[in-house]
Amino acid sequence: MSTSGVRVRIAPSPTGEPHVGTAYIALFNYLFAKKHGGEFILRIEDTDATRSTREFEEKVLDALKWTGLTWSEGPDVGGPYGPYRQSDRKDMYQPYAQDLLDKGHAFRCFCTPERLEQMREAQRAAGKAPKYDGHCLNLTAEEVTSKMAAGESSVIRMKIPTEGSCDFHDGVYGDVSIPWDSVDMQVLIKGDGMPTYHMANVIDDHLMKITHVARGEEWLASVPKHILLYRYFGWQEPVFMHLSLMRNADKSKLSKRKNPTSISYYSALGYLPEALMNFLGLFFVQIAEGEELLTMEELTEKFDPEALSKAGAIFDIQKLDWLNGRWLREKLTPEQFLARTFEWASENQRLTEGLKLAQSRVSKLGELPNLAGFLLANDVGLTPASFGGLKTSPAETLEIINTVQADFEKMPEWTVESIDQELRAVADKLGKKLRVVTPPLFVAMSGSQRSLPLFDSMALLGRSVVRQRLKIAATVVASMVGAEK
RNA sequence: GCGCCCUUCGUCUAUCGGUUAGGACACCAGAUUUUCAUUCUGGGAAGAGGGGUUCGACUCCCCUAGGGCGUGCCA
Repeated sequence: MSTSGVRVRIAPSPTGEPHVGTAYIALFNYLFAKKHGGEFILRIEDTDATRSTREFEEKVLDALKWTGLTWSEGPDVGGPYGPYRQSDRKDMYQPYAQDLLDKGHAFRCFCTPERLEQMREAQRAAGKAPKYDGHCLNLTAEEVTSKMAAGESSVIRMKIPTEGSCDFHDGVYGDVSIPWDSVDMQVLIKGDGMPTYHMANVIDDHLMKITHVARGEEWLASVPKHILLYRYFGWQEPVFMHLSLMRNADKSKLSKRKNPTSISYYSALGYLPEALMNFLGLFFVQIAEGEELLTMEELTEKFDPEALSKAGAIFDIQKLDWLNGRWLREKLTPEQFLARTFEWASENQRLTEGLKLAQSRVSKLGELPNLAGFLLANDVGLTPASFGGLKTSPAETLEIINTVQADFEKMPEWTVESIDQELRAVADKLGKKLRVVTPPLFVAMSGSQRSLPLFDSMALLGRSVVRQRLKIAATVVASMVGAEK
């Protein structure tokens, strides 16, 4: 139970594979709560109805549970300030929006997306920052009523002061001053009646009595909007802490195109959650020589939110590998090691399902490791020779892999059926037979042309592992194409 | 374009006006190990550039460069 009144939250959006960046922010919040004897809660921010899915929500929950972090309130465990899923709170936001409208802090905007697009285009062309031009700012009550009566779609935007600046203190950035002039008249309620992040976030944080908001640095520029909302409502604002983002090797924001960013990728490959948390936690602690191997308790003890770097750190997989190795070797008893191994191998039924698929293809059980081992391996050892036996030329093989890779990213669902459909569509698109398209993919997934059924294997491997293997395959095949010339 | 932010070995970092600029990962070499891995020992490797301030700058200030984030009816 909370003894300090400190309440923090992690608020992921279920719009994709659970991201290690989410685990990173979650860990910070968790440690912050532990350090202060506060509560750590989970809230699902699914106000983007077009991109949020229950499938991803479930995966995010599973991934966060896997990390070992525990929350005292959330959509799965309930709590006194629920519901903890924003789509379930949709009706709660309306009165607040109306209140803002009534007090003149917000206004209805009937501008079409097309008009806004043109407006921004023009502003950009003129070298100015794109910003809402106030077109609907001074509509009379009569105009609004008649437009609404006519069935025109509208959104609610917040009003922003025209001069001065928003000054606030950030736990990481220190004193920050952002001129109101640079803040846009943010949409609060969208055309579909859902609140935007800014609206829902402020209201929920207040209603859920959140005292400290720790999130990624990409939100820093939005703080004035949030503070203004707290003021409009007459609420006490929380303490803000904006954490630097983790980066790809090229320093850009950590993205799945350049790195495996999915938490499930790391669990699938046999990283221990303790090691991942240890690795991420190292960004939040100051350690002495030889102290890098830390348990959650030790991290909590050494946790120091005052000493954070504003520079984004590159996600160094080699260091994670080293830490994971140490956890495996030094922190586990032989019994625990065995137990964890079996637990890992049976994750998502991949072994049992894989073995069933293998049954019709073996004459001896000893063939199983070669046949199904790729389901567990973290590296299938692809070399140009792996693709040598294919009927397709390296250039064709590359085209197939690249097309599949791109189209997989657009798939809303990841099931045997959807993969099946997708690959048939790719074959059509390329004007090739399905049996021409699949062999390169067999090799990319398993390192061999003799393996388990492709669609099932891909489904079992999961999106993030498939993505990574296709990426490696593309690199290998690209080198063959280059060598041919 | 505009706004904000960042910049010490390849990577993560220590230093907070006076250090041979320390450690860790990675890399290389040697030792141990039936092999390999582990472990141990050693090695190379850094203050983006230019101006100030100061007796003295990695450390404070300015400029430049490079990089990041933001600039959505996405979060």
